[in-house]
Amino acid sequence: MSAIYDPQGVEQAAQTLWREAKSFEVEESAAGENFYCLAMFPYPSGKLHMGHVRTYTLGDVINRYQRLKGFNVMMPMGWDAFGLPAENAAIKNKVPPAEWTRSNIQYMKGQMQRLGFGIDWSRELATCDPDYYRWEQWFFTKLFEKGLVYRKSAVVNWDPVDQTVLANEQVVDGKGWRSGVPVERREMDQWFVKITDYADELLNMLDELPGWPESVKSMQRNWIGKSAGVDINFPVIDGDEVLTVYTTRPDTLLGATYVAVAPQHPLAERAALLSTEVAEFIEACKNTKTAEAEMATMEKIGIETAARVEHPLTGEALPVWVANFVLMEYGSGAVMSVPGHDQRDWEFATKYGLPIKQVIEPAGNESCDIEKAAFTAYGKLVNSGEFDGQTSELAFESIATALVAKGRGERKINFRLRDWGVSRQRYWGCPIPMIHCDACGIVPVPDKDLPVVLPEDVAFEGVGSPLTTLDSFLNTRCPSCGGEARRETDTFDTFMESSWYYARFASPNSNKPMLDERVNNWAPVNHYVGGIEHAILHLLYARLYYKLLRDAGMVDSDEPFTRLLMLGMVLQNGKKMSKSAGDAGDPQHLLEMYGADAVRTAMMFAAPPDQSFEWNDAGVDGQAKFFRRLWKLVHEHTDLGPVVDLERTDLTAAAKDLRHKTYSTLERADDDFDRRLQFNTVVSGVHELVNAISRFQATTDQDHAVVHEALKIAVLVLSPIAPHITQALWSELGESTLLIDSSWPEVDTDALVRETVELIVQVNGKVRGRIEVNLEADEGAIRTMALENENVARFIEDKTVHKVIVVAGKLVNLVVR
RNA sequence: GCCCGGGUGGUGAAAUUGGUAGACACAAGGGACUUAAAAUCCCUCGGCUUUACGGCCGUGCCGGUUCGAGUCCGGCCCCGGGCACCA
Repeated sequence: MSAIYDPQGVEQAAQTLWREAKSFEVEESAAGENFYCLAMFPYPSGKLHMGHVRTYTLGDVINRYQRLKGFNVMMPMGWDAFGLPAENAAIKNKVPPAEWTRSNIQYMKGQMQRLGFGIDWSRELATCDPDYYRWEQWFFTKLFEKGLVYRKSAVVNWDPVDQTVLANEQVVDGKGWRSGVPVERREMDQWFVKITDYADELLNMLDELPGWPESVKSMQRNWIGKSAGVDINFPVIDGDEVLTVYTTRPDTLLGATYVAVAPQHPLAERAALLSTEVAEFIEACKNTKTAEAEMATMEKIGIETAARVEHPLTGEALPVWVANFVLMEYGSGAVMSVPGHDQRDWEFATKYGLPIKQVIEPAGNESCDIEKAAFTAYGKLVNSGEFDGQTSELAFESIATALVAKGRGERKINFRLRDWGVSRQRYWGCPIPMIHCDACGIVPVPDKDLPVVLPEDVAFEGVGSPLTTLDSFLNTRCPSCGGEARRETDTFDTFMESSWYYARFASPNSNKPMLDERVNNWAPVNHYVGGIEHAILHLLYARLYYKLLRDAGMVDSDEPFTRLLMLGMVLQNGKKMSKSAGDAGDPQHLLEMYGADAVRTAMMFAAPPDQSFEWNDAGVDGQAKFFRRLWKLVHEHTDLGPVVDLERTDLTAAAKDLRHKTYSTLERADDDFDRRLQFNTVVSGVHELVNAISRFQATTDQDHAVVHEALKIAVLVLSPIAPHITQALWSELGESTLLIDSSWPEVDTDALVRETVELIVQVNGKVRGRIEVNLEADEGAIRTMALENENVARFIEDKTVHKVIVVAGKLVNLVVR
């Protein structure tokens, strides 16, 4: 074989070997336990970017490592093919979304193949294929039958010029990104999935996911936001309705000085009929985005109405305000305001000159000045009549009890989690399989008529969805009465498709049912890899969907992803790469110049997986240099001819040192690959080992045998990260089977045994010297040696040693005064 | 604003359970080889200080716990991700 490293030739040769051996086309029941390794499938945005390279290289490293560990690993790939960027590209380039998407898939697939990922392409799917989405439609009709989906009104960002609903990212400074006119909040009837029915299970099962990062579980817990509180009724004075508010702080009830309702609340709408100012205020509130971040940071404004409600305990009349920060779709659309003990209410009351009443005082000696800020902590009740002197905790109970007794309230468990809105008023998505009939109402499309195919040969102009005007799609017959009817023109949120694709991979091409029994050979996914930006929404919806599949009898476990690796972002100018800004960082030129192994290794070496970092091309050159050195080193070794068997008892000290380095590298890499999931240190470990081999002066046959052993282990350890060059070197080292079909070597524990160990000697915690001690040396001997050290002696003369701390194998600390 | 992360040399980072801060690389500078360049190899590389041995300081900022803190605790600053229609 050539003495010059040629990445293009080496990589093509290795890929040919894998293709001919069908190395990655997994068999259902091959030898070894099944292991499902999955990296989040990409949106086909055009070209791969460095974020993709990172995600799929990490997935492939796990894939190849677990294969060496003896598992029958499946790593499939597919395309999250519906979505907004295809519509934007269609407007910009006059290319139909379907055509644009399919050509992107083809290009990106070629790039993935060039990168040498060990993917089972026989299971490939694209979510825009009717064979895929028909089952999503079918399942939705089943959920409809079970009462798990329903319609309700929800607000959207409406662009009055483009006559289109805008995504939050399409609203810039309150204006439509293309039209430039202010967007309006508009209510529309939409489809929802009842994720709240599963809120408790989604919360509780997080405790049974030890393979998930704590940070992600914590984010999901906070998102679900289970809280215990009280629904309190405030009867409207001179009216027959009752305003119900939810609070987690009933202990502050006596401090409520007003109530606030959402601008869309019926009470607000009624007030608008009586006052033009209220009507104008409500109109003005329509000009805010629907995003929560917007709601939280915008200026809090409100207007008083003529309505009054009765305080449920004191009977006092409280004013009703309309406020822009109260959400109609969250809770009952009304809140009680306690300015003394809630900072937002305090600011609002201060702004409008509303009374601020202190009803909680600090229980300890904290300071509290209600004039300057709200006191939001728990404490002791004051100005609360019969409840005075109780702690907040006790008052929570006693006030709740009093309200329940008077029929003025109910204890309630509340969730922050809202039902999942799955309707999108867009063209490039999966059609929602429902039919609107004037006579029968809403009727699901029957099984025999599925799939409802999305017409692909349409003109897409960016004003409204073509589905709403395309007669051939729109007009149909009612499955129930046979009369004229219209199809639903909304399509699904693309999180629908990504909520079950992992299950479909395990049951490819199943025609009936949606998933067959093969799914349980693989699901749940053993190791799921993806970006931290998916920590809440995608993972929560996928968890929900898996439970829905379970309850429909299709999968036999509770959670879809056993172990989760959340990757930090690959940043571009300090920010996440975005589809809308045009993904940058195409690896193509690097692949052509340095090859896949150098790109993969540089990416793994750059940072540990969970860390975000800014990609820099410069590292690739360094890895290419390292591969040239390794290539030369192996060939210089093999040029010396066959090696003899290793005689472990007959080695020089230097040879023993090299064997120690070899096996400590192996042991550490094993831990890094499996438990720690930190691959940058695997690369640096191999660098160190290769440096040690280079420095080693091999003279005897035994020395050559030790080098051979070290090179083989270096090649094996590096192989999940740089699979092509290691395959070539593996065969150069005389191995006839494919490296990918080999197995992870055992650690020779004898090689790790050391007779002496270096300890550092500290005086008052500062390093002052080093001593070489026998492994069996006792504390007394170590102490004597430490005190005898020349530099150490300088720091302890004319002082008394008060204490000696010996940490085995590490250090001695002499505490002197 | 709220929730979750992060901040260590010129740069990417390492330090796994509280025990040698800066491994391994990149960049830079110096040298060898060469007619020259590329490639390759060798040396230096946190700051200050010392003829040298060595010493002092140093992990975003302030304070605490400890024999010992990059690591633990309290408070702050800055950066990133998410916030329900980007995926």
